[in-house]
Amino acid sequence: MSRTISKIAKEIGINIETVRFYERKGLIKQPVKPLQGYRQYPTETVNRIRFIRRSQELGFTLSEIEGLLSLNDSPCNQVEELAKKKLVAIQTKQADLLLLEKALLEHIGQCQSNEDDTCCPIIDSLQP
Amino acid sequence: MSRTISKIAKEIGINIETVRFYERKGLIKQPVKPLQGYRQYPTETVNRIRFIRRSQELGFTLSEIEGLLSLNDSPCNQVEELAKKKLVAIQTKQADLLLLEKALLEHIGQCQSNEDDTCCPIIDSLQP
DNA sequence: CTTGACTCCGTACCTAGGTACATGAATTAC
DNA sequence: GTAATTCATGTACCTAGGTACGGAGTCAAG
Repeated sequence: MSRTISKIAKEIGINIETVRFYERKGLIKQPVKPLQGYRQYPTETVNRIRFIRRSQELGFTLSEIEGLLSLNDSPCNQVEELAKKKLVAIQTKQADLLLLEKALLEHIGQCQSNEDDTCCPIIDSLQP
Repeated sequence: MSRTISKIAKEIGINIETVRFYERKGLIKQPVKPLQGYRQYPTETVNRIRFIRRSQELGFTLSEIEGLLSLNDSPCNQVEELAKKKLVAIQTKQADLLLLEKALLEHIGQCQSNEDDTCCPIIDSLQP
């Protein structure tokens, strides 16, 4: 017996119930299981779940991630438009993170050279 | 009368209740209000809320944002360590977004040149 | 000085994303 | 072959982040 639900949950570092939850949501498909037996997970599913988790950390919701996953699942010609939209969203996030990084770096720089109470305005970094 | 709660909510494009919610959470401070009167919001609060919203889009939770805001509020010398931690988190996100961007670009490129059903493996882009 | 719109506050309710059982069946360990 | 694990399924519950609502107070226009 190999690759049961608890094995992959441990491997990925998430709860068993979360795997089942993703299955219910349709983010991963229920793996073939020998009639009346336990689920057997292919490596593909493990990678898919890892992708879901990292995407979440990047600020995507599960339904947005569903969109990203569909890019992977469907033939190219059906999803070019969606891919372009996602690209724009991702580039916007990158730009904002860059601004925030810059503000933090300035902050740290000033911290090291100043003895007084002045501060860099982090908030201003993301103003429109 | 100017800058009441509904004015700034509309200005920012969020619900009045959300402003009050942030106040309860301590993310913004209750503005001085003439005893028995309505809240009057300074521009500072508006900027602060805008920062909160954009940070959320970047994938930070409210309590992480609280941390970022404290960088802005406290004197430098108290928060250098925190700033460095945030910096690392932000740089990790940037790197991941870059990988995702690259995968999307490849995907789009392949879409335009291929007639068949082949796909770029988006999922692989974020694998460890 | 009344009427209508806005605000205050407290509390209840809602959605997303999980997490935790309880029950019964399948598997593995001995 | 029987005990101890692990799994399947369904349902209940939980936290974060809001959103809605009811009743009372406030403001400002006519």
